[in-house]
Amino acid sequence: MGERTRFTSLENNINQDFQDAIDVIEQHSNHSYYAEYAYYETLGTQQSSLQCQGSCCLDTHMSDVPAPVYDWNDTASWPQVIPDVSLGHSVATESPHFCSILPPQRSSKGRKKLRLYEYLHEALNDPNMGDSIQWTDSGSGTFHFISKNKEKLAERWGQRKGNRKTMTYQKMARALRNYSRTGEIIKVRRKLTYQFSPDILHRLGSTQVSLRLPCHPAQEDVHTQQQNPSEQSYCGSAATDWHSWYGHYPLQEDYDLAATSSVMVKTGLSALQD
DNA sequence: GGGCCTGGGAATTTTT
DNA sequence: CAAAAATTCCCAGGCC
Repeated sequence: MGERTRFTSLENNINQDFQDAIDVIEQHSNHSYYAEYAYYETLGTQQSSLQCQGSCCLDTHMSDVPAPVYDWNDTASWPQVIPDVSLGHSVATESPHFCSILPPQRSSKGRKKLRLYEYLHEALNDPNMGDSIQWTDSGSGTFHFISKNKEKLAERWGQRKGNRKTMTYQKMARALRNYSRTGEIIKVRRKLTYQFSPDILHRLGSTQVSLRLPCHPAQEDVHTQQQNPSEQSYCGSAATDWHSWYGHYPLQEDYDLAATSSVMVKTGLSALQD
């Protein structure tokens, strides 16, 4: 225990130092976002997406670099310090020691920990994770786990969080269910399928949404265009079923609306508080 | 019947 | 240190 405690405080000290450095940087720049990204870039967490994030994240495509675009202002703050999953190996070459020293989730000075939905969103945009989790319909924010590898994803989530015990899909799904109370993620009436609230989707970076659905905000499109090329065997084989479950779920849109509005109310409130 | 999902209360841990 | 929030544990129910 003593060792663990000592290690933790060491982590905090290091973070503290970095945070102080960031603060200084931010004072010299109007672009606090950029400063943060510069910081993370230094850590070797992201590919060369820096310039994109800093200046033109809204109109850049997600072609090769699926770097998640977070709203650092509010929810997310700790990006992917551990690049094991989302990034190749090349990343850590610059400064691998940072990766090993820095905690996966420790925060300091008002930085929130990586949240599950942030991680999932990140995974969804990571081609390497395609065997574990995929967009069912990125436009509406629905996604599903791949039954075969869902435990692997959960495990990685647990590792990322630095949990003592290994995370399981069951536990992760429980956490996911809790999101439905707040409307951040709702369960969709289909095996292993969940849906981000539009608000969260937007916050996490709506690149995909705006790209995929440039001019079809109407929910009806979901019903007619569910066949997403990224869907694999599971959904492909159940294409008709997919249709029918939407049919059997007449409240889907109400559900969405309810979830959305509750989130919007909360968002508005927190915005006011800010 | 058994495995896989899902739901939710309770407990625990982390953050504020 | 306490309250609140987030996460994890655990068990029960449903479905295929």
